[in-house]
Amino acid sequence: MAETEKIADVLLPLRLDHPYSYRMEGEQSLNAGAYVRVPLGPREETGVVWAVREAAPERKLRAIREVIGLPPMSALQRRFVEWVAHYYVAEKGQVLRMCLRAKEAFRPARERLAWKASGARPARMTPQREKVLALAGEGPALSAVELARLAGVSPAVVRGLIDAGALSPVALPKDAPFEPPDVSASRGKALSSEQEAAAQALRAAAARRDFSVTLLDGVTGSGKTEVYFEAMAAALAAGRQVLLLLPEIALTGQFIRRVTARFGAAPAEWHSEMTQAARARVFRAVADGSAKVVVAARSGLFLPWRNLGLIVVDEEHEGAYKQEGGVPYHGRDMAVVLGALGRFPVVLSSATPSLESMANVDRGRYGHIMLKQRHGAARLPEVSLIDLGEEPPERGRWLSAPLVRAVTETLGKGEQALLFLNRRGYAPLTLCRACGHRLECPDCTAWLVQHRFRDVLMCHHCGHEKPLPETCPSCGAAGQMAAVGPGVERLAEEAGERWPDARIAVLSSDLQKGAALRALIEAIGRGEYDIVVGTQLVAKGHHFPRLTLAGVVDADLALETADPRAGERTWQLLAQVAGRAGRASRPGRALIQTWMSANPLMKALAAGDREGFLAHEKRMRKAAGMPPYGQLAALIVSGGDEAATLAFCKALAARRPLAKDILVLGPASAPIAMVRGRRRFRFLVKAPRSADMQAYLGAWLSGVKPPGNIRLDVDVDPYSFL
DNA sequence: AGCACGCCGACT
DNA sequence: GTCGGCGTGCTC
Repeated sequence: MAETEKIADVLLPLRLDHPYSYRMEGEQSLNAGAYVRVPLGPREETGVVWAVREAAPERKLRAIREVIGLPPMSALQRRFVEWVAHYYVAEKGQVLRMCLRAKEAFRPARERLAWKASGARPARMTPQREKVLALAGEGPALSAVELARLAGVSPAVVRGLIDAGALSPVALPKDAPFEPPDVSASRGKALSSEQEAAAQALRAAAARRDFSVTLLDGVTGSGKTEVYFEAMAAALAAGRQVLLLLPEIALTGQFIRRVTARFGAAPAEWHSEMTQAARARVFRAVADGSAKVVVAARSGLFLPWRNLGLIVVDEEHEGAYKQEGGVPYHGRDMAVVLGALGRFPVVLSSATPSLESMANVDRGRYGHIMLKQRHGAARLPEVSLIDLGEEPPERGRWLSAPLVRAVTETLGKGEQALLFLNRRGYAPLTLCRACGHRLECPDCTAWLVQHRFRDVLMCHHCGHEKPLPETCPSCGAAGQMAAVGPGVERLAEEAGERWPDARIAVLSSDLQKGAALRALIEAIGRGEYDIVVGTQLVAKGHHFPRLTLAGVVDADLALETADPRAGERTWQLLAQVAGRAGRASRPGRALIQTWMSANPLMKALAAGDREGFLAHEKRMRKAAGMPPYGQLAALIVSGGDEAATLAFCKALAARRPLAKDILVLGPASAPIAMVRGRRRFRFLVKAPRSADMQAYLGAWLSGVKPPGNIRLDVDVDPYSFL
């Protein structure tokens, strides 16, 4: 009889699709889901046990080093990992990696020590030691680092006092716990009857404890947030955890305060700017179920939920939910998948719902709740078009006469104006007036964007930077380099010239980040600026009560791409920007500069005809078989050597399986033909909704290994068409 | 993802 | 002659 041994198949957070097998030592009792440390080559990795089995040893297996003392990964989360990997044609290990982002959580929580004066006086006394002992004698115990910092002395002084026995240790709790939320209805704001009816429907869905998706669809300022807060309260009252997804968590101080006010306790936050220690704290609290409300970026879907009972996806139409790079998953879509697997409701909220969600409403798969009234006295802004053909700005200027007049009027009333231009930097192009030479990125097919505030030329695709040359690098002419076209910085310059007394804020992701950005947004909210010049950052749900005019400087920008969603994106962006105006009691208006005032999209926008726009867009997409009425996947092939890359593309094209209703377009040169010195080609796979895209891609790509440094990236449901 | 091993430029 | 650049490949 063959000897058998206990084997654990462990999935590792690497580009591997299958678990590796490890030997379980006799005393190890562990089940699927356990987090373990295993040897891997010369190092150690954290992985998750995917299966446990008993078998004859096929070869000499290495042993599991350690079982980590955390609640095991749930069967739900493991199924979710497999589902995401299958759908996006990615390795399971890559998806698992997204579940293990809180490195520190897998180490035993570090003992944190604080220090109190012990009463013992050190043999030798110094002024520095006096200060530290005074601090340590009063108030709460502080860590050695904090003591040193507050006393204004070096940590060595504290160390010396500890060694001398003048300070005694106090153990601090390993993780500060999250306050439980207060779900009583009385904490919520008074709801209008329309809001109350919507809240009732969502509460009912939350109480059913079954999968459902509801699209909460209401104009900006209609109070969607208060409505879904009530759904959250219902899920929390039933003892379950709630995940609130936001597209851009890092700049939401205002929003977190609203959540805190409603539930009487700060929610746990989860996003990429957090420190490892903060991540570990949230990870552990989500895993043990003590964190009840988590406000998160899309990656919050991969937290180790113990008892998740509701996901709310705010601003569900936002493109930022689509991850680019790594496993390119869509946060909104995967929220729906997690709800379906875990049998709980999902709420999608937006003022400008995605066509994907609207199509699911039409199919009867999603519920649809509309909020039509703006809250309180606020009215929707009046939107009008400015035809740039009829009202051209002066040479070297970008604001037309009607927009200038409107800004002047707004400032005269002591109100705020927004000038929106979705383009960072000073000018998108710099060229030589003498010879026409354009400054391009050496490694990408792209112009170098001039940034004046930071005084550099910059490639927005690879980050390449260099100083602005005095002389033309091509013909040597001096002082002939000219900035062409506007970016927000140049627009701010024009605004400064036109309104010299106005306080102007420039809001752009490359100028401020994190805390500085949040501070600026709040200062704008308090009315400390008169004119806000901003990129799409400003469109994202901030509340600026004094803002009554939204001016869109170039509405046509987003339409000029090959993206099948360009029209929809433009609609959403412009509607969101327009919605910034007049959110409090003062009426707002939006002025939209365009060269295409006859375009159906622009006309619908001016007429406030959302249904007309959606109907038009749906017809176009249906006719073209584009999402959401068809499926798309993109294959991006890139390599350092153009000929070799193209040869690989040809070989790939030759081996694609024939399927009657699946169309493969390409290989074509990608719109940005070169990025970081790598030549890029792309295939587009187009299939009807009924087709099995994953099976097709699997049949095509299984066993394909790109040679040399060529890379093949698969993007299912692409949102970027660069 | 690490961290090795493996082939071509500037140095003691 | 070697040191070391990082490009490719493996890890149960």
